[in-house]
Amino acid sequence: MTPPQGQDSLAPRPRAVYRKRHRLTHSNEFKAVYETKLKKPVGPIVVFALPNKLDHPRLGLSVGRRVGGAVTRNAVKRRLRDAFRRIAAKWPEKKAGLDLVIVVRPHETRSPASYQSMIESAIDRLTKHIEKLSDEPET
RNA sequence: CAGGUGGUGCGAGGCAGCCGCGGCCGCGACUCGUUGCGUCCGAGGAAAGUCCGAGCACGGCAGGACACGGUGGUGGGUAACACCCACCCGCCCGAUGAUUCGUUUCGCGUCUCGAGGGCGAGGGACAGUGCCGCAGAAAGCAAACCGCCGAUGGCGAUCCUCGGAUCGCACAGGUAAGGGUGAAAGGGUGCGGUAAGAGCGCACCGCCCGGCUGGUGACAGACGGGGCACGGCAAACCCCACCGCGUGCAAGAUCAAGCAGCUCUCUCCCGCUUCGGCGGGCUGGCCUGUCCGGUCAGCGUGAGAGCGGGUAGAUCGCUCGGGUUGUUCGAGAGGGCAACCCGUACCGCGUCGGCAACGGCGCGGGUAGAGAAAUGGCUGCCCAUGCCGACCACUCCGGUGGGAAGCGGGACAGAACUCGGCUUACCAGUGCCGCCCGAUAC
RNA sequence: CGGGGUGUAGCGCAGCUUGGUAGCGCGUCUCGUUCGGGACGAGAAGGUCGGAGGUUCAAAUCCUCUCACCCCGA
Repeated sequence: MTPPQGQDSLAPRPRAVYRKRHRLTHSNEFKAVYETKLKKPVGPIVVFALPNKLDHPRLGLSVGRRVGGAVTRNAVKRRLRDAFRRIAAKWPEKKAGLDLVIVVRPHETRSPASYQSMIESAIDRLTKHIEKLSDEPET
């Protein structure tokens, strides 16, 4: 019973937003993602993933000091968040959410579009991997 | 107008559109802490390094002394400072052209048709200790290696009027001028003086002492006296004066899952049972010095209640303060909202005091607050600038000036409790003001 | 965010306290030994002491600034 017409009429499909509920905010959440040991390196980034029970994905970022100064690190994080925001907007309703942690290695800052394609390919491959894992025990 | 110089401001270049982010407030929704909409606000001069000084918080603390750390010319500014201003002193560079800026060769050009500029953690070395490598004879107390002298004394020779004279030696002794070593060798230069020399004497300079004058003072000036003794290092220990409790917002305050602990209640190990109990085992305490015996307490599981401390986590600290009126909630204390007013850090302007730093007064403006951590992304146009340059103009045919489209492209850098300084990075670029010099016009 | 430490030869470290000569091990090079290699023996080269400035006659050492790296505290 979703809220009244308000939401439907104003936003037929979820807007491309990135709020607090889309973030990983505690170290135990980060730890859980790391400990599944499901990771895919794509270029200068490494994506860790863990299925969550929500209807949307969540994102955590780890950008070490080796990447650059505060300005550079913030720029990288902003671009990655922007890419993630666009991916989350296209997230299929039926699909289960994923907790992602993206670790950034030192590199020249790229454009948001290239970050987006990197993350998408990582998610694609991780999803297939997860499906394979969940099928195996049953069959 | 051009150049130079000092100060100051802006600075993710500007505008628009779309998609977004953090916060306050309002309105609304529901699964009641998340969402939707709207107004407004949203990085810097260094936010950086964390090198000083404060506020603030917790802990400590009668007072004093010691220890430890810091500061160090004088006066002023300041809440305070190691900061700032003015002055004093010392040193260095500079008409053989400094200082500033530019640069490709560091040459040169520029300010410059020219004259000042820079640096200094700068108390005390007769309070004491220590160090001064190598070299050098000698490194802190005066001494003497090569030297110089040998007046005086000594020895020898010659002469002799037997008193002595002359010459030689360098034994005693005198000396520190010259050489040499060194960062530094016990005032410097000159003249006199002497056996040779020496502040031994004198002149000037330096040094020390004394009072005088000027100055708030550091200090300066002239005067008189003293022949001069007193080397350097205190960013070596140290002495003197002054200052300083320790730790830092991850400080700290409030609430508080879970786990563990403690208390209480019930359940409760094995065997028998008439369900009241009885017996048994183990551990510990007491009756005992020991044994036997007696007595008391506990044992293992689960459930519930309570307690204090307190982890995860949350909230506050945290981002101007206060008042009046109205309204509303409330029994009240008090709270919410709206309007208005006052004040505040800070900024600008004016004015007064001051050489200045700065301070007083008046007017106007005026406050980002996250928490795995907000100010961004894309597109288009414009602008500064670099490259390439179709083409145009001039031409002494060597070139010079302009320039469409295209490509590149806009410094250093991100608040994390808050201020005052310092340092470092960039100071890409520009705007404004003062001053200096020059040219032209009036 | 706060606190602390380390930069010295190609590598790992002494020397800094109390200032004057930069040293040790491994490695490198040359020679010897061996049929050859290793091991062994002899000898040699190699250091702007992270950078800049200051104090001092003299700085790896003392002082100030700065750069890089590492560790600790939640």
